[in-house]
This record gives sequence, structure tokens and C-alpha cells, in this order.
Amino acid sequence: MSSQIRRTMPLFPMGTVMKLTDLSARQIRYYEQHHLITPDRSDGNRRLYSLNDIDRLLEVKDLLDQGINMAGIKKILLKDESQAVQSETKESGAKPKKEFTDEELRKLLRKELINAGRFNRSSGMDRRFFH
Amino acid sequence: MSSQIRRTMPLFPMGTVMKLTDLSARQIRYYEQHHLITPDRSDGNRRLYSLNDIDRLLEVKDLLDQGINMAGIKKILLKDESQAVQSETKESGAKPKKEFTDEELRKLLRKELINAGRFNRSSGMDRRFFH
DNA sequence: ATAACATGTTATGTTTTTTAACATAAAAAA
DNA sequence: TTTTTTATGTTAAAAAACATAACATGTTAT
Repeated sequence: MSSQIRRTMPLFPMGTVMKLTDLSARQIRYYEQHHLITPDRSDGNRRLYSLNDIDRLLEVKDLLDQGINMAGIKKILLKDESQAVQSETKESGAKPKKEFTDEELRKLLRKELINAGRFNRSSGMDRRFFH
Repeated sequence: MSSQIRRTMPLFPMGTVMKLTDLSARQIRYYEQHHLITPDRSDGNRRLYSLNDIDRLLEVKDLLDQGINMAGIKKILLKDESQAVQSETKESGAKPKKEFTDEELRKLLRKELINAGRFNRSSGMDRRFFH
């Protein structure tokens, strides 16, 4: 339930996303224009990308590498979303939206960050090897 | 092996870290002054924090909340690191350091980002609910 | 009461990001 | 084969974020 919060949380600025995806800022904004991603904004209007956004960008990149053009990519990536909107609106009509305070979000995120990659830790090895 | 890369990778700028940890920029830099974290820098000298840095900051915060002062926190958090340095230097003396190209790092990270939180996905539900 | 601590505040300079426009090579359509 | 559309590069100006450093201040310990 709370798991989605992490992956949709606006965390990364443009510069980081460029490096993670190896896409240019121009490309990343272009894909946004085409509604393939919808990053959040900071108070100062800076784009902030989530892990889901990055996933999506990497999908776009893969598809482009396969020679598929924007039109095709949109069909592929945005098609089950229209369905999703339907099922979501249906559902959200049924149950009331659960809201979180900033504090609650922070706590959830903290737990999840601590757990993220936990499975990689063989009993504190990381602490030994990486200050 | 590659797992550490993710947690030590410089990803988050100050603003994000402030929100994730609920610490002030001043505090975060202060803890750095005391060597409790050692964030990387961007080309333009901006601090970039890793998941490990954030973990560490949250540890510091907890300890402070418990009334422990910097001196104590340093003892607690930096003590097994000196040991770590030993065992690390020992080991690194034995085996040659494995280096990665930017490209390799990107690929590793991509895989790990895709996997990060994978266990939260019940067969694409997220895609349905959180485009 | 004094000193040391932990953090806030302010000032100034630098880096990063944004938006918007213009440019262009390659692909698609005419 | 021209013409149009696509996908992306480049550039410029303004705004936001961040860096460092100095000074200020409420607490805690001596």
C-alpha cells in the first residue's frame, strides 16, 4: 500500500535523471510534452522525477532504440493507462482517498529507504566497506 | 557486489535531502563538517547525496533526538568505520580494485532501479494505479 | 558566568534549470 | 523529388537552488 509512495515520490532533479537515463534534458522534456511522463515540480518550478518516471524514461529509450517512433511508443505506453484511469476512477468512486501528512510521508519514506537495498546487505558489510 | 553502487551513488541534491530527512541545510552541512557524511560533489561543486548518506543522516537525527551530542554520535557512528578502514585496506591490498566505466555503472543502476521496489508490484498494479 | 555547542540568519557569488526560440538531419508524405 | 513532420541540438535570459563564510543566539556543561 505505502509502497507506491516511494516510487512516485519526486526525488531527482534534471541533472541526476540525465545521468541515470543517459538522455538529454531536451529529450526528457520532449517526452514530457508527449505525456510519457509527468514529473512533479518543486516550489520553484523545477522538475522533480520519481523512480517511476525514470523507469518510464528507460522504457521510452529502449523502444526508441528498437526503432519505434513516438506515435508507436505512445500507443504502447499510454494505452493501458487509459484503461487504468477507468478502473481507478471506478475504484476511487467507491473508497475515499487516503491522505498523508508530510510527517507521515517522511516516516514511510524513511523506513522504505532504509529497507531499499536491504537485501544487498550481508550483515553490515556495506558499513564496513563503504563508510 | 554491484549492490553497493546503488546505495553509494550520488543522486540527491540538498533540497531533496532536506525534505527526506527533515533537517536544515545548515544541519546537513554541519554533520558533514564533522565527517558523519561525505557526500559527493557535482561538476559544479554541488553536494550530491547517496542513499547511504540519507541513512546516516537519519541515524544522526535519531541519536540527537535521544539527547546524544556530536562527540557521542561520532564515537557511535564512526567507530566501526575505523575498523572498517582496516579490514578494507587489508582486503584492498589483496585484490585489485574493480573499476567501472560510466556506461557500466548506468546499466547496473538501471537494472537495480528497475528492481528497486519490485517486490511491491503485484503484477503491474502500480502501472494501473500510478501511471 | 563562561565557554563550547548546535543551529539560525544573512550576504554574496556560482551553478543549474526553465522556457522559448531557432536550427537541422532524417524520415514520411505529397 | 520536393515538402512536411519528427526528434533532437543549441542558445540566451531569467529564476531558483546551492555554496561559503561570517556573525548571531539559545542551550548545555564546567
